[in-house]
Amino acid sequence: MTKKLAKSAISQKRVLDAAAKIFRDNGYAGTTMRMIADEADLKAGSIYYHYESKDELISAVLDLGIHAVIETVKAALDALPSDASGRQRVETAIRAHLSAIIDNGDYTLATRRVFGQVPKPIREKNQRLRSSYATMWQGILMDAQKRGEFRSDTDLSLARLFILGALNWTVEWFKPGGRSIDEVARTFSGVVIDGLVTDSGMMTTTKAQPPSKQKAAPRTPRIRAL
Amino acid sequence: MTKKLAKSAISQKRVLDAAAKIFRDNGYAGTTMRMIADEADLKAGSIYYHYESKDELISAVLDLGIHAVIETVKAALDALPSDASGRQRVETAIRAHLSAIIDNGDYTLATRRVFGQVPKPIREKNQRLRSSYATMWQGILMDAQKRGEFRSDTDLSLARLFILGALNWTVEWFKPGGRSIDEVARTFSGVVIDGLVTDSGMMTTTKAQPPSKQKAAPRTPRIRAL
DNA sequence: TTAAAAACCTAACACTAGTTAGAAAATCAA
DNA sequence: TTGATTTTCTAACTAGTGTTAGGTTTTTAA
Repeated sequence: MTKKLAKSAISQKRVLDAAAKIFRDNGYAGTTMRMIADEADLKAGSIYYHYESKDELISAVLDLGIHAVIETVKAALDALPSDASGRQRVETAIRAHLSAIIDNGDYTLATRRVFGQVPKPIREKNQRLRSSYATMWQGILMDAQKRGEFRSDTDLSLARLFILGALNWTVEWFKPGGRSIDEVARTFSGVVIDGLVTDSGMMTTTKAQPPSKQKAAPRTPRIRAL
Repeated sequence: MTKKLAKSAISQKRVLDAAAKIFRDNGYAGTTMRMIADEADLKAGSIYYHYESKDELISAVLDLGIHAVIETVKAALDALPSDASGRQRVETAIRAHLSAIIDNGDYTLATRRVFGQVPKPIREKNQRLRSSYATMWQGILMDAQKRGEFRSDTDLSLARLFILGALNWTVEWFKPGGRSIDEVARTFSGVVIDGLVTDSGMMTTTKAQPPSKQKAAPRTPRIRAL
C-alpha cells in the first residue's frame, strides 16, 4: 500500500551519487546545487523534490559512506569461525574495510575531504556513527592483546588511529588496474601485524645479509599475487 | 640595498597564517578573502597588496606546509651518525615528521583537506614537492631492506603510503595536553617496525598467556612515558 | 482515455563572492 | 617638519549562490 516509490527512489540515488562525486572534487562550499543537478541530469530546482536542502544532501553522503563500511566489516567478521585468531580478525577487518571504501570511493573521499567543513550538527551526528565503528575496532585489538597474541606494551588506541588513518588514506591513491585490493590488504596486514623488520631482529649493524635467504611467508600462508 | 621589507614581511606572514587556519576550517571555496582578512586584522582589499589572488594564497599555504616537513625531516636525518641503522633512520624520520606537521598543524590540516579541491595547476606544482619527499622516504626504506634489516617480501611503495597516510592523519586527532609527540612517535614506530604481534608469534590458539610475562622492550630501548 | 499524482522545470529572490581603482593613513628618509 | 613611499581602507562591480513559488510535463491508476 505504502510502497510505490519507483522512479523517485532511482532519481534520489542518482542525485546522491552525483552529490558524492561533486562534493569529493569541490568540497562542501565549493559544491553548488547546479553542479550536482548537472551530474544527475536534472535542473537545480528539482533536487529539492528529493532533498530539502544542501545540508541534508551532505548529511546523507556522510552517513551512507560510513554505514557501508560498518556493514561490510561486520558481515566479514561474522562470517569468521568463532574461534578465529586475533590475527585473522584483524586481517579480515582490514580487507573488508578496504573493499568497502574503494567500492564506495566517492563517498569515502567526499567524507574525508568535507568532514571538517560541514556544519557542526551534521558533523556531530555522523561522528556518532564513526565512534561506534572505532569502538568495534578497539574490541578486536583488545581481544587479541588479552589473548596474548599482541604485545602488551602497545597503546591500542593509538594503534587503532594509525590503522584507520592509513586505511582511509588508500582511497587517495588507489587506482583500479593497479594493485589489487587483496594485494594491498595483505601488505598492509603484514606491516601492521608483523612489522617491517626481519624476524631475526637487528641488534648490530651487520653487513648486508643476502636478502634472498629469508623465509618468505612466516605465519599465515601468504599467497603471492593473484 | 634591496632588503628593507620590514612591516610588509610581518603582515605577509600574518595573512598566510590566517589563511591556513581559515582554509583548514572551511575548505578552498568555503574560505572567503573577508574571513582571512578578519583573522589577520585587515580589510579584504588589503590582502591584495601582499598576495595577488586567492589562488596565490592557497598555493603558498600548500607549499609552505610540505616544505616545513621536508626541511625538518632532512635536518633530523642529517644529524644522525652516518652508520645509523635503518631502524634508527625510520624512527627518526617518523618523529621529525610528526613534530613538523603538529607544529604546523594549520598548514598540514589545510593541505590535507583542501588539496583535492584546488585548481589543477596549483595542485600539480605542490605535488612535485610532495613527490620528492616521498622519494626520500622510499630511499630510507629501501636502504634498510637492502641491508637485510627489513623483510624482503614487503612492497615498500605500499608500506610508504601506509606510513605517510597514518602519520598525516595524526593531525586530525592530536591534541596538545594529551599524549606527547614522543609517545605517539614511539608507539607508531613500534607498530610499523616490529608489528603488533608478540615476538613469540601465534601459530596456535593458545589460552591467554599471562601478558606480563613478555620482554617489554625488545630491540631499541623503549623508554616508557616521559 | 482521463484525471489525479508524481516528477521536473523556469524564473526569480536576496545575498555573498573575488577583485579592483582610487582615496586615506601610516611609515620612513632627509 | 617635510615630501615620498609603503601600507591599508572604502566602495563598488559583476558573477554566481541556495532556495522557492508556481507552472509544465510525465507517469500512474481507473
